[in-house]
Amino acid sequence: MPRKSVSAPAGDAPLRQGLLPGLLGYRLRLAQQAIFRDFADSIPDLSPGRVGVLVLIESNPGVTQSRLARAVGIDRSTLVGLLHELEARNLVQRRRGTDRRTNGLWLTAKGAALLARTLPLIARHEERVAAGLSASERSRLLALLGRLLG
Amino acid sequence: MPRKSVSAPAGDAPLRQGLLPGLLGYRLRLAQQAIFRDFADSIPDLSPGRVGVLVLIESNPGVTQSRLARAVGIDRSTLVGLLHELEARNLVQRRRGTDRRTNGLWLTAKGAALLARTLPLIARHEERVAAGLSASERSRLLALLGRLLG
DNA sequence: TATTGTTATACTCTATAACTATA
DNA sequence: TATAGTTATAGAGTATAACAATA
Repeated sequence: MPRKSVSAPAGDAPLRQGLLPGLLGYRLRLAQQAIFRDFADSIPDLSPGRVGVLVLIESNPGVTQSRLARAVGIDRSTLVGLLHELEARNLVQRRRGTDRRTNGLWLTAKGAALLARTLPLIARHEERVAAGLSASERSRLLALLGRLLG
Repeated sequence: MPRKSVSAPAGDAPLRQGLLPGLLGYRLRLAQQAIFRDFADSIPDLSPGRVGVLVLIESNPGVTQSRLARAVGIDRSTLVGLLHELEARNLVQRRRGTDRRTNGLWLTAKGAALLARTLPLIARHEERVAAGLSASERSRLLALLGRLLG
């Protein structure tokens, strides 16, 4: 009878995880990696961050860059390059605001169309992500996530 | 009485979030950003990814690089640079395996000591992250996260 | 032939500091 | 003085492709 190994399990056994499975940050990171991969594999042309920006512009036409940056949790300088790209792809338009330091942001017709085409793909992606959960488990997870680090 | 605006809310109102709050990936990303910031602010010298690597080596002494890379969900080429750094800091040691293509990985005394010193900081970080949740809500969240994307 | 570790390279996402134009 | 947008720059973290050593 083989004695119990003190070091690494054999090549096909899973690794011992130590305390990692009990850490929220670790579980969150693994889940997010898997979700991002599924997103990238199933949604062409737009990253998760870009979808967030387009959705917020659609829901808040004329929003300024600084407010949008705060809403998505990135620095305003980081948003500049992202908007350059979205404007170069003719998905978003910047218009000088009445406070002439600001730019208001609007979706172009092409941007709105791309977003509309993408939403069903996101819905299917979301179904795959939550495939193992019941509807009530899924809402419970959403609610719990919203209460982290108050 | 002010009529309801059709475009962006005023400068201090929160943005309308559209469908974003209902997307698991979006909520996960926001939660993880906040958690990473708290981690970086409260745990010196080690990033979340490095802690994961050190914990897995501690729990699986002699593990090979390829198996460790699979366990933490990164490419084995990505792990090489991380291990170069940890070895240069004298936290980890590589030893040629009996299968001479492989390196077995061990914590050095210094690596084990750093990890031991860091664990209480991680525990306090974890308490802050879950401060808004009861113990049973926290375990429920961990369990639900483990069931995403099969 | 297949696998392990490695290198070279590049890409994405992010922030900080300093600039300009406006307020 | 303060804020909005911008630029230059840098730093994480990551992957792909190709290679030598070994199985």
